[in-house]
Amino acid sequence: MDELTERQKLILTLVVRDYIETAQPVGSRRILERFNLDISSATVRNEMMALSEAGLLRQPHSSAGRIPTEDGYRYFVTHFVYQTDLPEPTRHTITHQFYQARQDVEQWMHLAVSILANHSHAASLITAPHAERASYKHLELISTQGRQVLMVLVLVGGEVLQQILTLAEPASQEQLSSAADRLNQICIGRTAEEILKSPTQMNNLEQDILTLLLGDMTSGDQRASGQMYLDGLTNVLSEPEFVESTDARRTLRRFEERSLLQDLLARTTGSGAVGIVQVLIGGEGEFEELKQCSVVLARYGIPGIATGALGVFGPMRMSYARNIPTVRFMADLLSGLVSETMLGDEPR
Amino acid sequence: MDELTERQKLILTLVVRDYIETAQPVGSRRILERFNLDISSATVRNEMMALSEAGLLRQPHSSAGRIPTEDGYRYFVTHFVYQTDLPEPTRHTITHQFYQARQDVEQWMHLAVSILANHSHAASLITAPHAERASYKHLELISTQGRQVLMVLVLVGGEVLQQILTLAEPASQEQLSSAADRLNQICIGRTAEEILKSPTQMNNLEQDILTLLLGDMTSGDQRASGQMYLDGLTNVLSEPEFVESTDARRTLRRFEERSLLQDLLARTTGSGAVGIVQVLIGGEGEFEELKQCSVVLARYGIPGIATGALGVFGPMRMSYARNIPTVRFMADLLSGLVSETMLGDEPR
DNA sequence: TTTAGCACTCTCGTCTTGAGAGTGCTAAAT
DNA sequence: ATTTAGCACTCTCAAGACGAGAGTGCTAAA
Repeated sequence: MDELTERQKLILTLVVRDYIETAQPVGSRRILERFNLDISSATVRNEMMALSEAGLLRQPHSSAGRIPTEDGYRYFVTHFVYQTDLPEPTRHTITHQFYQARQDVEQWMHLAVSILANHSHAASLITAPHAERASYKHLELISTQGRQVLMVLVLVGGEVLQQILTLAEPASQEQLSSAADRLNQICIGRTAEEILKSPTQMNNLEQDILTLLLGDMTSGDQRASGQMYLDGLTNVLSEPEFVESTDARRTLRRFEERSLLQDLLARTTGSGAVGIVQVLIGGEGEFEELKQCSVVLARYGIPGIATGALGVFGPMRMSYARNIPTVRFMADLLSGLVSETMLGDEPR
Repeated sequence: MDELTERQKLILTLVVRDYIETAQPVGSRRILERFNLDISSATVRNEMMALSEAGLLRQPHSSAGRIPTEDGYRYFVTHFVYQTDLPEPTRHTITHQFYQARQDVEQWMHLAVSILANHSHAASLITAPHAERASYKHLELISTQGRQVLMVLVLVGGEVLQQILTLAEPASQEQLSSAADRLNQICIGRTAEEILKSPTQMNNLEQDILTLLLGDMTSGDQRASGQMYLDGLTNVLSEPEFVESTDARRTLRRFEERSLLQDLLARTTGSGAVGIVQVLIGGEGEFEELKQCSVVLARYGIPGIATGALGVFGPMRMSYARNIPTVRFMADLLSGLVSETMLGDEPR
């Protein structure tokens, strides 16, 4: 695969870069003009032909300029842009924006997803950090006078779970409060497994609530995503490959429904590695809906403690050179945030 | 204004109905065919001319069919569809969908906004119910070992506020816990004003936290919206008036940013009336961005206790006959939800 | 190995043209 | 006094014609 000459590599990158910017097929002449090379257009044409035969470029029709194939993008990404870093001014801008408002995780996520959308000019998505083995901190039970009870469970590290539950038989606020007190004494500081291992005498009400509570504490691992935040759908919408295309719009719909995201983010869970940026070009055969699209994904957080995922979605013709470092940088930023709030590290 | 003959009213409704369905200018002949009236096309033309002079219809160009003007839509809405109710099967479907999963407010909102989007074929938005004068229930302070502290405040009624705060000087978890205990004793069951009126002796730490806490309890009234939920952007995207139009896309962007929503929902706060459906056609002069669009809005909840807002956004050519009753019905449904959880009423 | 030259192909914008839909008006019919 | 038939007129829209332009592949010379 790596039998490309230096000049072929150069021309490949130039074609990819130009096409990413203009969305127009790139001709041999155009390249000379834009990057004023001192070779002739015929030479470029010959090299282009070689690259076409290697499957890295193709022509929309027989006498048009070249556009990259999926493999072309892949080559470009792995050989040229993957290791690049974000320029310092950009890092500074993002950091500045990011540390503007810090109130709660919710708002932080909103901010992060919006920053990511703006810098990538694509649709961005983030899942809230999810504690992997969280331990119990405090329980609050709030009666609503019927059999409906609001349960608020606070975990160490600050995650808050809420659930409305219906009791088998009505209970007064006093009963609920004493049950909560009891459970708070028994469970405090323990993980779900630890609580399970040390059986304790308790009444029906307490037992019922404990069951639900433990369910909540562990079920988070199943869905593998706290909350899903989504922004910048309209960015990708203004890309030429998305106007006027019906199936592109269907893809967008699947995105908005979050069902595609689930599958996508599941991929990042598998590898488990935090801070590694994955690039999915054209769905890679796995995702029919993403044929024309690309996704840049990463996991953030502290493995084994609390992690989340983030990513960027756009046309295959997205700016990898900008988006890969951006995703990486945001992942680092969010990892820092997690370690501050979970471990109490000082901000840098 | 009401000097329209019965036949003119009929023809107006038929034009509006047909245009809403087809997005094509409606000709005199087309109306005869579709609704087989037993009058001639010339008669229809005469009536159409009268309606054009009354400012209810207009022609895109001199020899085309008619389309409704903003006033035309307004007449149609106020005279014909405003009082209609949702057909029973639809109500049943929605109710069924709505009561499928009930876990916490968060999920309920997600479900509601998605149902609304699907039934309206438009973009839908809902704000979480916000307690208007909430009283204190429980405070939890979680140290992260630095000067950063996570504050979790639970209000009566079940609203949960989270905030990360930075202390002037470091405090241990023990200090934080005792501060929280103290504040819990002092504040429990009281509203922000009541707490303010009864000054109590307390140390610096407690005083600082109390200030922040009271700020949180009252600031909710300012922004007038708990959380904002948005869905169905892609619905309005597939409408013909939105493909290929740049300023339509800009409007959509403003929508995604939630800034337009703020202004829009502020309108519903003013009137305060719960369950009244408001229809905003073409921005009504107030909203430049909504020139081609319409919005159907309502407030839900229990006035003086807890309320939220919901609405639907789409092209001016949206199906009012479906969306107005749908918004009304969803408002009722959500009001019921609020009264269940806040007042403890049994579900219907 | 590179480059100049050339014939060839394909797209795209512009222009023309004709069909079709719809109107407004006038005069006849009810 | 309405309603309707008839008609001339206007405007859009789809289809075809056509030339400019961009880009290619190939061959032969440098």
